[in-house]
Formats: sequence, C-alpha cells, structure tokens
Amino acid sequence: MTITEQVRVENKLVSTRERILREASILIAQHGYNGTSTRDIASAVGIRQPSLFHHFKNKAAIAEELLEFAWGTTLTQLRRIALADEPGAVRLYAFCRWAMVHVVTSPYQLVGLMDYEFLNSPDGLHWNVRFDSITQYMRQIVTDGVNSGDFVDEDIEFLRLMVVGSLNAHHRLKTMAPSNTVELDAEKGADYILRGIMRRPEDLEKVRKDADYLYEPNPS
Amino acid sequence: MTITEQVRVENKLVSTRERILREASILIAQHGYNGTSTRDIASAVGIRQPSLFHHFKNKAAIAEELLEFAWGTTLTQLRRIALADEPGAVRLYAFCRWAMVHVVTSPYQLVGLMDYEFLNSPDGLHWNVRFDSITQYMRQIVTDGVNSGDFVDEDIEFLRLMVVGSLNAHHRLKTMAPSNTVELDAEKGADYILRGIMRRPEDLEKVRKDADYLYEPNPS
DNA sequence: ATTATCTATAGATCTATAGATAATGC
DNA sequence: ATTATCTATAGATCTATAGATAATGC
Repeated sequence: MTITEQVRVENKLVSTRERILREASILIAQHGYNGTSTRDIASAVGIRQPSLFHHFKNKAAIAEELLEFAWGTTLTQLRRIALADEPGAVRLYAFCRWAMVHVVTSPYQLVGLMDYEFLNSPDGLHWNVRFDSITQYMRQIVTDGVNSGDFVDEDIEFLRLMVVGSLNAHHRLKTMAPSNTVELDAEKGADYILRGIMRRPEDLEKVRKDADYLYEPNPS
Repeated sequence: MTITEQVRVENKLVSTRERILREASILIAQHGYNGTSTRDIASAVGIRQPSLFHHFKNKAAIAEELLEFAWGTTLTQLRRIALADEPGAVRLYAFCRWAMVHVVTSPYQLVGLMDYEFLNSPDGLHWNVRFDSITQYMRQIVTDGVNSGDFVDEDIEFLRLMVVGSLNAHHRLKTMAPSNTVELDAEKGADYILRGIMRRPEDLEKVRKDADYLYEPNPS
C-alpha cells in the first residue's frame, strides 16, 4: 500500500479507488450513468482516464460496486422486516426508515444508480432480478396494509409506486445536502410516506413506536 | 402534406414528426436522454437515423419540443394558482392536480426530461431558468402552508423536495400505465401528497372542495 | 416542384488496451 | 518487485451533413 495512493477527504485518508467510487456516485447522481464518461470521473478524481482501469476492470464495475453497496443489505433487511409479525404500517415504517438511514449515512450518492436510466441499460439489466424481489416484498407489505384497513383503499400498484417514488425523492435530497440547503432526516421522510398512505395518519406515533424494535442499524 | 407521411396509431392518423416525438419520449423515459441515441429513436419510428434530421434540426430540438410541451403551460398555471387568495393547502392541491392531469393526458412520456439527467446536460441547461421559477412558486406555497399551521412544521426545502419528488413519482406511473398494471388518477396522486404534508389530513376533503374552482382544464 | 426518405460518411467522443515511466516497499 | 500512474491509440458508437433517389401534389 503506497502513501501517494491516499488523499485526505474531510481529514480522513481515502484511497484513489475509494475516491473513484465517491466521485462517480456524485456525477452519476447529477448526469446519470450514460451522461457520465470515464473521462469525467477520472477528471473529478484528478487522474487521467486510462488510470481508472488500474482500479476497476471497466466502467460497469464501478456502478456494480456502488449498487452492491446500495442494495447488498437492502434485500436482507427488507425480507426480515416484511416477514415480521406486525401490521403493514409498522413494517412499512420500519423499512422506509432503515432504507433512508442507509442512504443518508452512505459515503456515496446512490440515487443515480437506483434509477431506470441505469437499470434499463445493458450494464444494469441483471439487477432487475433483485429489483423484482424488492418489489414483491414491498407489494406484500402494501397489500397487507390495505387489507387491514390501515392504508387508504387505493390500487396496490399505485400506492407501492408512490411509496417507492417518495423513497427515491428522499434519496435525491442527499445530493442537495452538501450545500446545506436541506435538512436530512430519515424519520421525517418515513413520516411523510406513512401519512401519505395511512387512512388515519393520527395513528402514526403508535406505528413509529411499534416499529422501533424492528430497526437494526447498518453494521457499516 | 403527403399521405405516406402519416401512420395510424390507435386509429388516429399521426405524422412521422409526431411519432418521433412520441417514441423519443418513451425511450427517454426508459433510458434517459443520454441513453437514447438518434438511431434508437429512428429505429422505433421505423426510419433510418439521418431521416430524423429532416423533421428536427438536431437531437436537442426533439427534447426541446417535448419539454416545451411539459412546461410551456406549467409556469402560467402555477403562477395563477400560487397567487390566488387561498391557503397554501388549497393552492398546493390545485397545482398538483393540474400538473398530474396535464402529464396523464399528454400523448408523451414527459417524466424523462423533467429529470436531473437531462436538466444537467448541456442541451438542458438553459431550462434551469424556468425550473428555478417553478421552484420559487412552489417554495412560496409550501412556506405559506407551514406558517399557517396547515402543513407539518418541517424544513421548507425538505417538504418542497418531497412534494416535487412525489409529483415526479406520479408522472413515472404513466410509463407503467400502457401495460395496465396501475390505475392512473390525478386526484389520488394529489391526495397522497396532501396527506403527506398536512398536519391534519382529515381536513383534506374541504381542501379538495375549496381548490375545485382553481382548476382550469388544459386547453389542449 | 416539393417533400420525405435513403446511402455514405466525416468528425467527435467514448471505452478499453498496450506498453512506457515513475513511485513505493522490502 | 510491486503498484500506480502516464501517453498513445485502436475500435466502437454517436450526431449531423452531403447528396442521390423516391414519392407525392399541382
């Protein structure tokens, strides 16, 4: 491990490899996967374009590692929470909170890769298997909430897509946070989603309390 | 006007130019602006790539016309609604409903171009002027709602971004609608947003009624 | 005569490889 | 000796133009 390989970012030593991941995630959040060239990434890191390929075998491998970070633990957590013996509202709150904390505390801007633009690209196509699993667990939670009468009685897919869209909207906030124009808070985001979907939002405080034990902080 | 120039789509005659706009909007919604090549668009329309340039002077002009459709009337409507003498909740409901009807009834998939990926691209940069105007009117409405106590007492930018994100999430639903897996409904979308942001969501029905006169259907 | 398409291709840009050069650790 | 960078460049792809050919309306 050489010393010039590392650079201080916010007073911590960060390897070139790690800086590639961070700068790539920022650029992809701003310009999308196809709108971010390997030259753009290298330039943000301060190296020449071909030097990237010493650290990653190709551009897709960078996206791969970022999305693995974003979704690696997500399916485990979602399965655990979705299968808990609790009302849909409690499980939805627990998962939304976990997912938002995960994204907010991440060193990367993950929102760009969780978007259709990457997931529909040749490099992202194989992630749709995992995406479908996430979709199914979410659908189950929403269905349970609607059937129990805790959620408003609307089309399941409509509700699920609004919830997922709101999660993404919250993830997008992180890209504004460095300029300190917006306060980032996972609980507030989960509150917004639950109010949006609940038939009696005044019960939200109880849901929050019941969901608390389901929360497992990210080991990272 | 030649006859071979037109093709039937859903039993209506549609010019090649119009079909370019429609196919481009679908592809851009799926793969983003940078992920959609002029070759992709031409191929979807059934013509060769250079034939596109008989109808549009360049790729940006296609995006330009689609975004003009998406946002051309938006600022007029938003200004009218934002300046109405009504509580923030009523104005927010009226605008969200108008914007959702506008997108749902459009012949195009507009969600792809209202995304950062295009707006941060060289071709989309100049739209940020209009985007900023929209942002300011939205911020004013949200601020008024928070100050009057109708909205939850959270960070203004947080609430504004959640609202805008939910609007986008609803717009995204349209891309699922052709497969009939989801029910598209502007009022339901506006309900979700208002419940998410209101301190007393049980007042929503009154808000809906008060907002009704502010709604002006799209002249198109 | 006008409008709409086509083939061929120039020029820009993008990813990735080859191979030289420099910096480090042992 | 190993690791990390560099320059140079091949090969693919993308946008847009030039100019020929075909289809239509008058």
